[in-house]
Amino acid sequence: MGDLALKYLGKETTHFETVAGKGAKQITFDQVHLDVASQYAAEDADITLQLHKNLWPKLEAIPSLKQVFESIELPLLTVLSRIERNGVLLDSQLLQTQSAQLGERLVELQQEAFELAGETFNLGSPRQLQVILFEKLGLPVKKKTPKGQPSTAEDVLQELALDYPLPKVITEYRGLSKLKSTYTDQLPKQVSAATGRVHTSYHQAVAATGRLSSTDPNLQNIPIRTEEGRRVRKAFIAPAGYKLIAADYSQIELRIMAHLSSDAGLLSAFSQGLDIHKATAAEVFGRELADVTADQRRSAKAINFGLIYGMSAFGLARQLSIGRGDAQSYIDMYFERYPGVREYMDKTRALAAEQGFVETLFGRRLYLPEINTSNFQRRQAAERTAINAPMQGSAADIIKLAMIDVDQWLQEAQPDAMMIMQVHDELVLEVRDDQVVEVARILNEKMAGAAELKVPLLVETGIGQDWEAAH
DNA sequence: CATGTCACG
DNA sequence: ACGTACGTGACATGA
Repeated sequence: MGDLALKYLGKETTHFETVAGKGAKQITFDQVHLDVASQYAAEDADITLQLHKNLWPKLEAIPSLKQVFESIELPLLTVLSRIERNGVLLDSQLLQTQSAQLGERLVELQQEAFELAGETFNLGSPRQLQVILFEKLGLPVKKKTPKGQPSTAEDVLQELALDYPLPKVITEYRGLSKLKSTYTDQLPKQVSAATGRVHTSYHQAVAATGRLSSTDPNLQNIPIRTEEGRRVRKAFIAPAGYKLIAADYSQIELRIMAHLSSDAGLLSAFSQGLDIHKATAAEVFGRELADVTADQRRSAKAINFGLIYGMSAFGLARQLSIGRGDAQSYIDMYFERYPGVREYMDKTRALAAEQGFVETLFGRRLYLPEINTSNFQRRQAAERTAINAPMQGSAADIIKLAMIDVDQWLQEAQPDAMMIMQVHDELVLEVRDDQVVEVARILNEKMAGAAELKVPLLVETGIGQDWEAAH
């Protein structure tokens, strides 16, 4: 509100810190003296009304944005509020056990690292690690940080691990240390004393593409990619007599790309229900579907992700550890086989340059002030955003519509079932045992039916006692 | 508070 | 010739 007041009303407003202090000495609002508190609260109401009078005409003047606001964001607000209030049940005991196990393993790894380094140091300090790796041990510098220091990031350590023992130990230490500090140690502390559950906050106006974000705690980045990480998910549980249902959109952004580009090959692949990465590999590498190798599929998957991100040959080359020329020929072959996609990409860049913004399927806009800048690097970044935002943002629109529909149905027909999480392309519900089958069926149906695309929207639904099992 | 790193889709 | 894939949030360190 303060930022908006300055921008649109030219008014400085009282900051919360001014009335409550900040840091450790900050008091809660109920301790603020009544006359100060009432002035502050009244200013909030006053400025909010002034902002409304200023902003509403601006929004209303653009019918598609008014539509997004009224048919998506506003109805979503009560849904999010309910999800936040519902919270999710955590097996704190399990996380505590995992913390202890991780702690033991971390001590072992630290000892190994000290022996390989020939001295003790703080493994959590990139600065100290730089000194050990690149000065004391003289390992080659593969990459620099933005500030010009030798990087010790994951991909660098992975490369160094081929020739030296210490980087592998560091990598394992980092991974486990992250799990312990961010998840197994922290999550139990976030359990509400009042409800015994964890209540996140979802934000509707943070991500530029229209996605939600989640804070305090962030429940949208719970580990899943490694075995140790997946153990954390087992701590997200349903109470006795209940189950968790997890429903994911399958390849939603690529399906949206097929829809927006109307590319014949892509539409056909999705309509036939093909494994899309395999189908892409068959086209790009000129093989029959049955003859596609695992490595070809992996490359095709990287190409598909790259397309969504507005890739360059350089980026794809790095992702696949291949030469830039080879990456370029993969891309050339892709566009030869899927010409509709190339046309769509070109058209999107041109439209972004002409309008200064791009839109999602439902007319949500993302403005790109740097799309016509003469700075090559910034302009290219804006072009990648122009490519990515309609796909990421349309997916966000679709799941939001699904959430509104699912919530309305739950309120009317299944008052004992609760939506408890959203993770960009996934919804998680907590449902009584005897209602699980029915709710899973309708949930799947409503998510799949949230938008009419030129390809089917496939939803994969799982049921389990915990979040990991539901996947 | 900036920085580097790493968790997710 | 530029330097590189999109969008987030949280943690530990160290100044």
